[in-house]
Amino acid sequence: MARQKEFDRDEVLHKAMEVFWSRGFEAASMQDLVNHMGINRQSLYDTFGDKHTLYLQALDRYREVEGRKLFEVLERPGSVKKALRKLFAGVVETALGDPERRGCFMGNATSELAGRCKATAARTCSNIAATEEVFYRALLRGKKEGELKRVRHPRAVARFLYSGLQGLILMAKATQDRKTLEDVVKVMLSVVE
Amino acid sequence: MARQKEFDRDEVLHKAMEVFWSRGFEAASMQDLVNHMGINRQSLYDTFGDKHTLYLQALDRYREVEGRKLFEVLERPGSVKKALRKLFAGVVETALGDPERRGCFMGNATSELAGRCKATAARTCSNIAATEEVFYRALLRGKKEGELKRVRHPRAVARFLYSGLQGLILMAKATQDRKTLEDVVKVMLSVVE
DNA sequence: CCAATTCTTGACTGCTCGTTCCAGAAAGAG
DNA sequence: CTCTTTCTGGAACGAGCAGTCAAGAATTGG
Repeated sequence: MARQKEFDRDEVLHKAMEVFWSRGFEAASMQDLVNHMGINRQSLYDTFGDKHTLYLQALDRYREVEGRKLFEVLERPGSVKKALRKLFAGVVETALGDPERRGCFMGNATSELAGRCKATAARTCSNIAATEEVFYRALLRGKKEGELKRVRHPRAVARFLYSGLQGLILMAKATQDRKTLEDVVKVMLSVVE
Repeated sequence: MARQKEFDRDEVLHKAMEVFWSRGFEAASMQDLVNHMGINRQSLYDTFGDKHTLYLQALDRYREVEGRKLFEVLERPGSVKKALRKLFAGVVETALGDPERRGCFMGNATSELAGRCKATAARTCSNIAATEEVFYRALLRGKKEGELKRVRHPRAVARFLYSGLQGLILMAKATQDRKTLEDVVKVMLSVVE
C-alpha cells in the first residue's frame, strides 16, 4: 500500500462548489479552482477528473446540501404555511445578505448550461422533480391537517412554488430592493393562504 | 467624404444578440460573433468596440425588441386576464419550441453577469422596473374596467408577475414537460382570477 | 482626376485556457 | 531498509482567447 490522501475529498469538493457557484462554469478557471480548493493541480485532476466532471460533482453536492435544508424546513411538524413563509423570508434575507449575489447554483446551472449540456439538464430536471416532491408532500400534509383548504391542486402548486422560488432568486440578483422582493413573496404565498 | 458602411448596423447587432442570447457572454467567442454577424473582425471592433461593450448593446437591443412585444400584448384594449393568459401561454409555446432553449436573454444576463458586472446589473434592474410598470398599468386598467376586483395590491402583483415569468422561463430550460409548465402558469394566473 | 476615408483581408500579437508530463518528496507495507 | 504507490510542485503543452496592425481595395466628394 501507499500514501493516503492528505485532504478531505468532501471538503475540497465543497470549495470547488463555492467557486462554480460564484462564477459559473465558463468564468471559473482551473487556476481559480486550484487556488480556492487548496490542493495541487495534479491531485485535482487525479481526484475529480476534468473541469466539466468536477462541475457536475459540485452541482451534485450543492443539490445534496440545499436539498436537505429544504427538506428540514418543510418536513418539520407544525404549520406548513409558517414553514413556507419562513422558507421564502429566509431566501430573501440570504439574497440581500450576499454581496456576491450568487443566487442558486442549481438555477445558475440551469440558466448557463441546461440548454446545451445533457448532463446538466438531467441534473437540473431531476432536481426540479425532487424539490417539487418536497413541496408536494408539505402541501398534502397541510391539507390533511386542515390548514390549506384552498389548495385544490397541490401538484400544480408545488410546481408553481419551485418556479416562484427560482424567479425570486433570479430577481434578487438584479435588484436589492427589499420591498420588491417581499412583494413578490407576499403575492406568491397568497395562493396557499 | 468617404466610403459608407456596407452593412446595416441594426441587422448585425441583431445577429450579435442572437449569439449572446444562445451562448451567454463567456461562452460566446469573438470568432463565433465574427462568423454569425457576417462582417469583418475589424469592422466589428470599429463599430461596436470590445466584446463587453457589444454585449451590452446586444442586451439593450433585446430589451427594446422584447419590451415592445410585451407592451403590445398588454396595452391592447380588451380583457387583461385574456392578455395575461395569452402572454404566458405564448411563453410556454416559445420555450417548448426552441431546441436551443435560449430562455430570456435578460434573465440569462441577470443570472450570468448581474452579480459581478455593474453595467449589466443596471440594465437588468431597470428592465425589471420597466416590465413591472407594463404589468402594473395593465392591472390598473383591469381593475378600472372591473375585471380584476380581487387584485388588491397591483404593484406587488406586477412584481410577482415578473418574477413568475422569469421562473417559468428558467424552469423551461430544465424540463420540456408541457404539463409541468402549464401547471405553473395555471397557479400563477390564479392570483388575478 | 485626385485625395480622403473606410472598407476588407489575413496575419499576428500576448495571454490565458484546460490539461499533461515529469521528477522528487512522502508515507504505508513487508 | 526497501519497494511501491501517491502526493506535490512546477514546468510545459497546444489550442483558443480578445484584441491589434498593416496594407491594399473600394468608394465617396471635390
